Amino acid sequence: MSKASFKRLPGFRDFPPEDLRFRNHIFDAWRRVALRYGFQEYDGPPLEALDLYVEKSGPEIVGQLYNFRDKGDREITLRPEMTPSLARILSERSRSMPKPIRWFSMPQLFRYERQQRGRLREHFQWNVDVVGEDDVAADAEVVAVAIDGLRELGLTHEDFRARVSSRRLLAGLLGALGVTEEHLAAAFAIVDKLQREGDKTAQRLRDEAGLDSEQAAQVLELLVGATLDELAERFNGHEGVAAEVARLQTYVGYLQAMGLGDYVEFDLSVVRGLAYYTGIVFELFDTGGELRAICGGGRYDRLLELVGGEPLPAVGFGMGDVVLGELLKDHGLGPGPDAGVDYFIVCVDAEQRELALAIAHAQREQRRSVAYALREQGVAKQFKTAGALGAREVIVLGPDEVARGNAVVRVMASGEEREVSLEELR
RNA sequence: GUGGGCGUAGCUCAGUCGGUUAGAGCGCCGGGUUGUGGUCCCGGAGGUCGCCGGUUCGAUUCCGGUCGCUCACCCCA
Repeated sequence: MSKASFKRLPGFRDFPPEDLRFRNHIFDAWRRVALRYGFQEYDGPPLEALDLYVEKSGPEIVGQLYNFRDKGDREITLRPEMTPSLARILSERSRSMPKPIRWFSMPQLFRYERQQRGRLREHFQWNVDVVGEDDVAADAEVVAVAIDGLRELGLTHEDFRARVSSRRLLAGLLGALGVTEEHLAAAFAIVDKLQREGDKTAQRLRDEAGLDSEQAAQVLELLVGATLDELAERFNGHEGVAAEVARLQTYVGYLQAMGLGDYVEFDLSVVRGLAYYTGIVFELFDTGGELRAICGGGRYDRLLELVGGEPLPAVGFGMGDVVLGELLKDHGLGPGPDAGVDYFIVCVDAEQRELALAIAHAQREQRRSVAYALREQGVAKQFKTAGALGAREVIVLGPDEVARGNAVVRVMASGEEREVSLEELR
């Protein structure tokens, strides 16, 4: 093992066949669901200009980029997320496109970070976005896609939920409870950490967000317990808050109408780290609480304009294959057994080789999968190989039956054999 | 970037209280005579015990460093 002078880079994965099958199982489900919702697939380059991320995604992302200077003296980076690329691509062509734009992608993304559970330096992320529609139905549509992506893979509301909130609502509530404009960003960051450091939240709200003890207690109370109905009642005089509460109620109502109500929970502490979110945000998480978020997304109405495009409202999500893969494995959900080849051709001795090749190719022309030993081997050995390849049937070419113009066909599962005319096989 | 744990065959691991030929299971390869697999039986290949250095008569075993893996923190897709 020490001789392995060429090792995989840390945080990167190889995909030998069994792993690639698992990955494709996920990809296939993602693609089926997106197409089912009428989304079109797109892609972009894995390298982008560093500037695309520096001010658009928030400064926190930049320290973790896989970036370098190329031979043309350009500052570039492996893409850490897809949304800025989407915004860039659309900035060049959205004006001539019918709205709303419904696009999805499954890019490989990169970040320079130390790896840990559920987090590598590379992953594949399903991105689904609706651009050019500010109606809350677009928000509901997008989260429904995410939920159905997981359902398609066999997960149910026993296994995961969507936690939904709204940045606009949170900003309104914090404002109403005494957080000033200048403290808003700090307050967001504190709320974002509620799950992990709930005991410190009140203290931090006082120290870093300029609240007194009573205000901090009120904020905390809302964060942990408030339902949408309670907020609607308590803040019905606050036009900003009331409007956004109503919007969320409509959103939840739409998801209930789709039959996905069981999957949705209102949770004001969901903020999302990325700076560009503006409205409703959501996360999908496992009910066991074992893993980090499976998926995150939300509304980002300013991003396209920031990247220099047409000012268009947008909403979307990203779902990575790493955390999801762990969840699926924990639940024993996977692609099922490999299909194997249709036929394996056994030659009893070397005289049948050319006949075997003729039959093999004729069958392949008919879209059947066929394999055979690439060198002369005993019949027992050839059958072992056929078994290992999962062959459905074995075609045995021996001198006796070939002399009669036939071949023996053995059904591997049952062991049943019959003689078939060579003419039928080619 | 910080801290903890780990590092023995392809994989999962045992073992050596420091001593001279390092083991198991699975996997892989081969065989079980004359044309039939999955089970079974037999055999074989494969490890400088992660790497470098130190202590020692002697280290895979102790110590240090380093690299890698892993978990957590930071942060977050």
